[in-house]
Amino acid sequence: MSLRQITTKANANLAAVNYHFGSKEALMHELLSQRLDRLNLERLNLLSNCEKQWPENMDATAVFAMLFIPAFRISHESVGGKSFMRVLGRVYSDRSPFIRNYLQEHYRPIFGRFFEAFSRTLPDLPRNELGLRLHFGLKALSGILAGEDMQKLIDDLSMGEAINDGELMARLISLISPILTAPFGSPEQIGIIEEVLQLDNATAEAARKAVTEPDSGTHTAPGVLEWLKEGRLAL
Amino acid sequence: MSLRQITTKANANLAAVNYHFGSKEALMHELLSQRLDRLNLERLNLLSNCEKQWPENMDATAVFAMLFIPAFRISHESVGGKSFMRVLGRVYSDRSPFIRNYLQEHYRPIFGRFFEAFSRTLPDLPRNELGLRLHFGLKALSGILAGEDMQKLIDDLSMGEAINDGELMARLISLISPILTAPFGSPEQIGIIEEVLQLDNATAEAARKAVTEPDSGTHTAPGVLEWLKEGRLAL
DNA sequence: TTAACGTTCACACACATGTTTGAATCCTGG
DNA sequence: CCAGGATTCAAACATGTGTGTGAACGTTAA
Repeated sequence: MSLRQITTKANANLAAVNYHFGSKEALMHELLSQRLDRLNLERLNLLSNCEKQWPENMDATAVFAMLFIPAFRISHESVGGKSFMRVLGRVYSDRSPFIRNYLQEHYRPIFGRFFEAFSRTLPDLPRNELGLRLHFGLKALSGILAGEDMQKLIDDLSMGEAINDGELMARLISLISPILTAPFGSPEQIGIIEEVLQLDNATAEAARKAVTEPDSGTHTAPGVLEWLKEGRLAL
Repeated sequence: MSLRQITTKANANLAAVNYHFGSKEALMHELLSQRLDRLNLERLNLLSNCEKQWPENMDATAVFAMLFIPAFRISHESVGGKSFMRVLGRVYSDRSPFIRNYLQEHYRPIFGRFFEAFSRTLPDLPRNELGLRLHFGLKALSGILAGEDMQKLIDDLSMGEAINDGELMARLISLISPILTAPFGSPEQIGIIEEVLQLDNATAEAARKAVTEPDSGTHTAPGVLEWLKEGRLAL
């Protein structure tokens, strides 16, 4: 979107942007910082307070909630709240180095703090495994946040029923938290594999172990490797 | 990236693009169709064959494998395989209506077929719930695919160990399939919630039900709603 | 050989972008 | 009231974009 489009929409003069902000990039910096700094500060405060009050009993869903709650609050601000969330989604998936660097700089500290928080709630998950899963989950989150039709997303999440903000957020968390917490295969999958492939006892035991002990060695989706070995699927 | 950059890099003349393809967009259409049509055709064939041979015994990880295997094959083609996957990642997260429409048109049929396949492997999951989860999962997938450093991603997925393609794909599937298959909360979470919040029996039972019966009513992350009610978190 | 056609190439066109300029206007402190 | 700085505004500038043009070139079939 060009400055001409923006200034026309805003009934402002084109040159005013460069006069007051210096450049288009500086304008965007200002636009983002105005709300993002507040957002991340609230996130850090919320996390610190919760860690102080209930240091022992946090799970991953709660940490996600501490990421989302300040965002919900800002999205409900009367002036520009909703549109800012749209901007944020747009920004999260932008490729320009200018935006990339800005986000990285402004998110590095909060990312570190929340990474540690997640790590504490999932002590058995290796840290690089956690990093990978977080990367995955947050990409998914920003992906749907960047979706053009936010209202449709909310409708999908509410599944047709009336839904309040708490439930909406819980739905969102229920979608994203399995990425962190799920073991590497479900018991049902193992059952199917055993039945279909008539696994020998040792193999079945290994698969079951991968399900029940998510921190044991390299984790792969059960089933797929077996199917490859059996020749049902081929690379 | 401008046509001038492209043609310079390719040692081709600028006007040749418009002469041979008609426009920049037509050039990109050609570039994408050349490999994408083949990719999706292989996917459909693979799915059809597997459905015919083992109609009863497919799980979601297997269906994901049928999406990934043809992509792996193409990414291993000697000329431009790897770079095409980079292009694909770039394209998946592009916002221009031209790219959007192209992808939507070229993916509609295969998306429908695979949606039905997933739906058969998860018969208890409501179809709109499945649509939401698929949307979420595929966004995550395209998000990491679009990541600039593919090699780093592979290193992360292999967790330092030597890894073959089958295991790499299985790792990828193990990351994405919980989004479809995971119930809305893990047993450990329920345990924590019960312990921390001293849930009454009815509430604990409801939470346990939400975990063990993922098709029952509206699903929300346990814990968060409780924390909200208890005032530990506030919107 | 030559006429015809497909292709290449340098150049120009029309347009959109962010930024700068310089005059006009507004506002405020003395 | 009014001088001087802050602000607004229209116009121009420099640059980069996709596309069009017409001449030059190469190949091929009569």
